[in-house]
Amino acid sequence: MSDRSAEKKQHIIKCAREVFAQKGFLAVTMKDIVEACEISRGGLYLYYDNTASLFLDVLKYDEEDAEKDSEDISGDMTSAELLAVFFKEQKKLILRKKNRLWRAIYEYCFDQKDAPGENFIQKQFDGGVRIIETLIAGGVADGDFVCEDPAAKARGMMYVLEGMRLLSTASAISPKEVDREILSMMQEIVVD
Amino acid sequence: MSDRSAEKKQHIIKCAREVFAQKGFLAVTMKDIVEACEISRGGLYLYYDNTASLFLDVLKYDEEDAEKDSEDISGDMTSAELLAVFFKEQKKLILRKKNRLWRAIYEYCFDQKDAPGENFIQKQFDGGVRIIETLIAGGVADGDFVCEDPAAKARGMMYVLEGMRLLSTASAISPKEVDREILSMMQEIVVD
Amino acid sequence: MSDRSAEKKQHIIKCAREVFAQKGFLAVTMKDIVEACEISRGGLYLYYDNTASLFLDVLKYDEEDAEKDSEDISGDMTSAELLAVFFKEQKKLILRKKNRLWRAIYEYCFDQKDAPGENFIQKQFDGGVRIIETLIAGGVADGDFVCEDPAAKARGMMYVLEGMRLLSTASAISPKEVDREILSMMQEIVVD
Amino acid sequence: MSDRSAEKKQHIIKCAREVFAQKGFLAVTMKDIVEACEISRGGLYLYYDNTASLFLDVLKYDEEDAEKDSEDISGDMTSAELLAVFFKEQKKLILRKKNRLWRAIYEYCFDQKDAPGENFIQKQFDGGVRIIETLIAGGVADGDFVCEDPAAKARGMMYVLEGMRLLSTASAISPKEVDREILSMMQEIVVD
DNA sequence: CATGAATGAGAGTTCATTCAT
DNA sequence: GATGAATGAACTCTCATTCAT
Repeated sequence: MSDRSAEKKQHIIKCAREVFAQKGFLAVTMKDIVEACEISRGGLYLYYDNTASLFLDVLKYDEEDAEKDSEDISGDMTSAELLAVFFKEQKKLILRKKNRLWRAIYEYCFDQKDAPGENFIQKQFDGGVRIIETLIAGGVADGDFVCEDPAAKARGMMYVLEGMRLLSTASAISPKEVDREILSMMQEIVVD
Repeated sequence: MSDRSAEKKQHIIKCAREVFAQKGFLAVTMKDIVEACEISRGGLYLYYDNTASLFLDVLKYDEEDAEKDSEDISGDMTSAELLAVFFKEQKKLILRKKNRLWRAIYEYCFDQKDAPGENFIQKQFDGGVRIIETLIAGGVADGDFVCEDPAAKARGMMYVLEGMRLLSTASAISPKEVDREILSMMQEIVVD
Repeated sequence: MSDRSAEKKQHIIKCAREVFAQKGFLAVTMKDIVEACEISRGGLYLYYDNTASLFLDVLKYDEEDAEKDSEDISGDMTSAELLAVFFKEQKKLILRKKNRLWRAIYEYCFDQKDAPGENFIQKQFDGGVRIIETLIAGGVADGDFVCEDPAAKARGMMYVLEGMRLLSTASAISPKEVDREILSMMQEIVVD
Repeated sequence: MSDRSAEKKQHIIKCAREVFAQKGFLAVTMKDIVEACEISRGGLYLYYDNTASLFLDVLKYDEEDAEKDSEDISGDMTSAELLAVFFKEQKKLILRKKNRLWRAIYEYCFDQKDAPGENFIQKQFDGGVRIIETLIAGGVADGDFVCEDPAAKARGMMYVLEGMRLLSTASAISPKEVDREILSMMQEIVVD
């Protein structure tokens, strides 16, 4: 792919992201994308055959962004501190109103459920579990946390986060509510 | 509405339910319903103007069914036993593969988010919280449970259940996994 | 036809008149009529098979009404006075905004142009010509009017009236404008 | 708009004109147009959203045509001669059987009566009045005509023409009849 | 007679997708 | 590569008309 091509793709992805954030996945048509990108109808088809393949690229581009954001996390924090940071980040994602893709992601996954081990939500969930598990284990080693089964605990926590994310997407949830749940989860493992 | 009319409505609701269970909410067209019910194109419009109003009736009919099912719960069980029954029921709902409406419900709520305090998912969530809270409080009174803040606990549990429901809808979840989470939630409140 | 039947027909005609006055002829559906009459769908078909046959009856009923109205004209007026009354009546019909059927009549006649010598507009026109012609002739005999060819004059006057009626139906016309034309027509024949 | 596009539009307008001439305005469907143009269903919507906007273009195209036709009028004729030519032209328009748009124009204007000062019939009428008025005034100056109030006379004449046009559209009118009226109008102003 | 549920034809409209330029 | 006109399939919705009750 030439540079020009890659640039154009970036442009499409960026505009399409807005559309998906606004309308979810299922209701978005190729026409919507074309209009948002201000490119030609045929032009879009040179890069993407359907909304699904485009949406996958939107997700990829979003992940890259997220990684860049989280790079500044590193440093010399303790596991306990890192877990707090992780929760704070999740809280932000859960409460974000504008430009969030959750609705689209849900709709996409419902639609592509049969896909081969490539389920985005599952991956996201597993990734979260792994991070939390590692941090809890680290905290236990540091003497900050007490937890018999970090893996099980991590799963439970991720379910809570997913539940809140869903409620936020389908209805609404207050920052206070999220804080309460996070606090409650922390208290369950932290050494008094 | 005459008996005849009500019967027909029941028929439409029943057939439509299948369609929604299979295709979700957004992808379902009036044509799909017409074909599933084997009625005429115009005939459906006699009863429902759009998929949304029909879907609302499907949900209502589903709730009535659920109430009938849960009537046989009553009896002389303790709160602790009742909570176990509640979780078992939830497990069944979470794991059900066929004929479940979750996907459709999610898609419907995403689409109608602005609706006036009539959010189905929120109502479902609040209802669950109320039940759990009551049962925990009862269990505490019976000396079966220990819990400082039953309301907060109930919310946390419902988030876990919602999280599992979502994972099950968008990806998959094993009975063992559900059992583990339920067991873990019970252990947190049960007196050793 | 039984009395009851005739009564019902009257009811349908009366309601249908409103509909035609408001929507013209072509845009009116059998459904519109049914709703306006608050009778059953099938019920209407017992009396009228289509909007055209119903409209014909509306016109007939309207004519009967008009005749009743004009009965009180009689008396001991001169032809010149009667012509003035006729013009005044026409003026009222031309300027009437509510409940007038002109639009519907035009649309109906356009649609049924091929009909066999039953053209409503033509009949109306011819009727008007006959009246004016008679009155002019009478006026000439009385020495009030001067006119070489009353028939030709009458036709010319009816064209003016038709032209004003059309303008009023398709656009708008002011009472002053109508007065001016009527005055001008009178002056052409009146003895100075 | 590209040349190609303009050409296609011309083609649509031309075919649509036939349809409107034949069926009037209200009874014409987008489907009728599609079939007459032999283009695709969606293709028509690329150019026109509804029959009304298309009809407006048909009228515009017709006016342009009319202007071309009347260009050869110019020259060194007297006002009196020009008025005769104008009446002859009107006679032709009134008597034309095929491809005339009057019915469609009437139906369109009835339907769009509320439109903002853009009434086609009114404009047509006012235009005619202006022409006649100018020509009468010119004729008076030349000593060919006698007329105290050319403006009033012009209005009266246009009403006669409109009346004849309506009769011709809704019923029928003979060339002799039109000639008689025109002659009669001329005699009223011509110097003996 | 009267009802109104039911049917099915047909109009309107939108889009995914193709293809000549 | 890029464009955007063109196509045709699919869906929504409305009504005239029928018919069992």
